[in-house]
Amino acid sequence: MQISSRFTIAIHMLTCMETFKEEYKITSDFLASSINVNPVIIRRILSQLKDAGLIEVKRGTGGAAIIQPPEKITFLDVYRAVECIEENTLFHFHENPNPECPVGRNIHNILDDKLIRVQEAMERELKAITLADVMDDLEKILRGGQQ
Amino acid sequence: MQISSRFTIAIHMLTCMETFKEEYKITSDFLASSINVNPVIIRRILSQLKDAGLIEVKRGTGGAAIIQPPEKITFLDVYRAVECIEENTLFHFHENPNPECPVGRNIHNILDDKLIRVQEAMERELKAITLADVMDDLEKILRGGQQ
DNA sequence: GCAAGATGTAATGGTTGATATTACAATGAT
DNA sequence: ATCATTGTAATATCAACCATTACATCTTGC
Repeated sequence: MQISSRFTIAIHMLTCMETFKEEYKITSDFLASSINVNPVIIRRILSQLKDAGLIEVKRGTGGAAIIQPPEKITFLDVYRAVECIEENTLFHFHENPNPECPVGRNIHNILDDKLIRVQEAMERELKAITLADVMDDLEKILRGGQQ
Repeated sequence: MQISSRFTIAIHMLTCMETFKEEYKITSDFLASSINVNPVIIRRILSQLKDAGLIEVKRGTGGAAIIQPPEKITFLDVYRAVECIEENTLFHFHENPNPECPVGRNIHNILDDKLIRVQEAMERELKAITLADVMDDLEKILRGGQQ
């Protein structure tokens, strides 16, 4: 199973918010047209990013904006905001190993710390990448006139 | 989304194969009863582990056995054997960003290398854990008489 | 006030992948 | 030949993702 596209959509959204904050009002329709998904999907992710304290969204008048410096918004923040993983565990464990088998009754204990190590390695790397890194790359491309 | 339980099931299977290789014939029914899932699920995973060159399975007479030393079977080997991730990418990207938007037409390029870094961090850790580590822990527990 | 433009959210449906289960042909040892 | 077993197809259930429609709610501007 893959990590859902909500994550890359959320990064895309934040990048748009930062890029166009001076030029446009950032509505869910605006974001939806850059990302090419339904505006309701966008609004749900906006809610999750808001709940995580990364952005604010104005009701009535409309418009979303980032309320953290881009250097402080890590991929891990975004991942945790939108990926509703059960009890925060990356790996799905088979539920009912046989307690009458020496392997069955111990496998969970034995694997738990190892799987957590793997998950932490992944989260450490997610934490090392920020929205500012994305903005830097984007500006390089745009200034370079490549695209 | 979580990584499917096929992975932990596969580790459980290999651990059983190694643990009981002298005492029992390792059939899909035998494994299914330790793991508590349907034998057909087990057989499909046996096939995947066989295709990956980690085990052999005897037809007719029945019985599965590991054909690599446990120190050489890494969690990454098992992960790759059973997790049929599309094009080997952990993250699912939204497919059709708007090419007329400066962000939309560049986001894929910008994110690709960053997401690969995350995936590689995870795979590096998976590679550092072997079936021998699991066996060591299991033997410690069983010899210690704790369980 | 109230119209206009947004957001928040519920309800519904299609699609995909995971897992369970039944069934049965093919295999190989005895 | 029998029998236990594997390999695999077919089918069903279930959960999660994503799309979409609909509408109540909110704010601003007139």
